[in-house]
Amino acid sequence: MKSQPRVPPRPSSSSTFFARVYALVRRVPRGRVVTYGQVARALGAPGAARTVGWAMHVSPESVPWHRVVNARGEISLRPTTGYHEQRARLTAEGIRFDRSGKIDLKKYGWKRV
DNA sequence: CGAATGACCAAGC
DNA sequence: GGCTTGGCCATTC
Repeated sequence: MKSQPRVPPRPSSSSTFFARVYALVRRVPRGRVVTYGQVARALGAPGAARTVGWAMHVSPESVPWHRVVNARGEISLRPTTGYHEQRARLTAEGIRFDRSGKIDLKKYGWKRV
């Protein structure tokens, strides 16, 4: 066993920023997506996109984490982490991917943030 | 408190 | 269009 890189942070202890991230992501309607940076800005932290990503990493099941993609409209996850699942969920909601595996944010991006 | 981590972002080549 | 570099921010040990 190798030493664990870092113990995954628990959302329970961080009920400030993470909680807001979850609250916002829960508002994202089905069939729509938002970007990490978009969420960060909506919360008043323009540069906290990475933190939002971390929040998603430990998000509870009640949060539609799959509706959060990167600024390019791509799934930020790696095939080994859950890319597969996210893409499947989004497809199930009617979102289409182009040949490069990108989503048209102009079309599916959630404008209300 | 210093150092490390992460599902990011924008700018350059 | 794809790879590299630097910067940002919140949280954890």
